[in-house]
Amino acid sequence: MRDHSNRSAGRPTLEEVAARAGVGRGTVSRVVNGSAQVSPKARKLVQDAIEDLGYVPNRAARALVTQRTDSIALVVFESGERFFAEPFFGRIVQSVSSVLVARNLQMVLMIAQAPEERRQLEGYLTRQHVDGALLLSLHGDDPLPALLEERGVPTVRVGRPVHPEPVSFVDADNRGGARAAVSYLREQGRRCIATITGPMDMAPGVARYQGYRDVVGDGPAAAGDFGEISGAMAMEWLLTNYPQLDAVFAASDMMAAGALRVLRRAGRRVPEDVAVIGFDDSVIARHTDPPLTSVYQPVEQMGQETVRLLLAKLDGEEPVERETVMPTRLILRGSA
Amino acid sequence: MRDHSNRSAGRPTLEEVAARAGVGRGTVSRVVNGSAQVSPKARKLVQDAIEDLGYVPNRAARALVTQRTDSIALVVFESGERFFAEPFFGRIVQSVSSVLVARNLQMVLMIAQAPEERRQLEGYLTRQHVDGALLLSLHGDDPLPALLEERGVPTVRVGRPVHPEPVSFVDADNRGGARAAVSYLREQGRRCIATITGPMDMAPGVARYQGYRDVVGDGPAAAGDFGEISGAMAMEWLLTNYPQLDAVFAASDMMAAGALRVLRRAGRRVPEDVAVIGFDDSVIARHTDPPLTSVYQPVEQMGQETVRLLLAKLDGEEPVERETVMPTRLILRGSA
DNA sequence: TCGGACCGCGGGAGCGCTCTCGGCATTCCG
DNA sequence: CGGAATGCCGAGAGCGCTCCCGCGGTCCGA
Repeated sequence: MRDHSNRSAGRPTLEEVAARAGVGRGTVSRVVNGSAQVSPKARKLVQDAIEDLGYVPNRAARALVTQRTDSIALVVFESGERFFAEPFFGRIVQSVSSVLVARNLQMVLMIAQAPEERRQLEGYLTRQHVDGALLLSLHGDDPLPALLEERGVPTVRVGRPVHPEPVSFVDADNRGGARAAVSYLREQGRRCIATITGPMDMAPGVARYQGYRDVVGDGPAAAGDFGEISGAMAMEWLLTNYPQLDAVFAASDMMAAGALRVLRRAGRRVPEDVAVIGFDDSVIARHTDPPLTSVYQPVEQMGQETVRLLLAKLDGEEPVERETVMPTRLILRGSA
Repeated sequence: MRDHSNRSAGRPTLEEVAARAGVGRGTVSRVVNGSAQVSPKARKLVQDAIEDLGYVPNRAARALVTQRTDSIALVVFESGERFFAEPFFGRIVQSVSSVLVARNLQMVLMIAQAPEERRQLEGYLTRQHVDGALLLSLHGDDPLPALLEERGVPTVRVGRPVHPEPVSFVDADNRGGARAAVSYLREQGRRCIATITGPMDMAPGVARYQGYRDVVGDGPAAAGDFGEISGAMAMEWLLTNYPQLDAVFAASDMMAAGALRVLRRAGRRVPEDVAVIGFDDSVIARHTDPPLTSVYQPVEQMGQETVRLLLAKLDGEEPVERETVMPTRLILRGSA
């Protein structure tokens, strides 16, 4: 970008590059797009001209003719509050970003909280605007994935749908992770293991609850919403109704943290009197007192895998829907 | 979007809408863009046709002629680790997003960590691709803001530059916040107040340190990098060299959390023996033991204000550079 | 009654690119 | 040595939109 010896003040066009290199537009286009049908001599000429002029292809013009936008939407259906609080999202965003950057695709982040935003988003998610969409943190039986698929917008979601759906997804083994956590409690000799569940309109909530049930079958359960307050309230309820409990499996670290607070206030020692295990292995797990034993999920790998699935769809045009479930791992700390 | 009675399988074009409404292309364009120069009758006709056909304007075609992309880059210069850990980013992203959505602009999130990503990003940030850029968490004297400004890409940064620069920015009153925290410690009768600083190549690190100096002048200081580990290490060093200290001001909550751990291990009671104050008022501040007194900054307002500044630049074409500093507030909890 | 201002509108031009097709060299084979 | 195959290239067409020019009609003041 040094020699701006062209009439227009703006950036140079392909045509100008061609003129400078003494070749036709087609040849420049071929070079830019890495076609093999160019002689070494012409290629060199063009590359020099591009270098001299500081040419950058115009995305809009390209998109107009190729019908591809080279951008991918990452859609998060989440209230502001949770989006702040959960490192999970940050990590997903980060890992998705790194893969997309490597492929020269731009990541358009869309956060849908309010209903109007949701509506606007639906109008936006078109092949006109994005080549594909990554859906994060869907609630209940959201019709959006189906709608997008119908519109021909390739879609992959993070997290298993509550009810089976013909859309690819990547998920952590929530059920297995919960099972491992609760089994561990049992192996430690805990007799009365309770659970604090997540919201039942979200797949992780359901799956973690099922994992718990796989092991205990009939233990006491209280419902939460993944948030801290709800964890505290659930814990209070559990203590009142099942004072004999000696272990708690919470479906999120936030709820576990809330439970920890209540337990301490009630004079129960953790882990001596009551063992506690959370889920997510988030930062706060390392900052509670005692540090929280928690179920780790490979968030970064999940993010990367999700993008890979989507890109495969875009490239291959293969309408194969796939399900990928990644293993979880119990991280032992002081609370259990 | 029901009647697809046109030849092409794809989405309807402006031309098709015009044909259906029995008007010219120009009129449809005027309606779509909200021009006043349209008779109510024609407008109705066009609106109905748009409705029937499910017409959505083609962004690429529009961009090609208007030379605007209707998208804004949000650039985060941060290693993966910090991006995960700090809710700050999530909150900024969220608040920025909400403003942009309302204006029908798309937010392109770019995370630059690795040097190659950084290089690629520089190539990307052109008027060809984005209308403007929001810069987050810049380190040292990054030349990027100046480069962008020179290229004609309107830019606003979050966080004051280390050295004065002719680029608009929005920042929290880091210095004032630090001053308030340290003054509070002094008012509580603390005699020997130490500080754990952030990295000195980042403006918040410097400003919070200055705020501390404004009050104490000659107190003991140890350097950290905003991360927890560094906080713990700094605390160890301080305890060794200044065992008489009875208060610590840490420039981030993470570092304060690390310090808390070390203090407990050293047998110091908080806040009885040593008072601790952090900065950011992040989630973890509520989960340490004891809960952390911390300096709150209005992150959401900062995000919104930043976008507003940028949009003003875009609209007004006024090359006015502005500095906005938002107030901070001390949130009292158990640790001080 | 007539000229001009003004409003609403249609349609040509052109944004910068890719795709495709045909043409010219060059090479290779029979 | 002729014709076909091959490699490389130039340029026309067209993607869907906005911008702008100019036309016809209406309304008003002279």
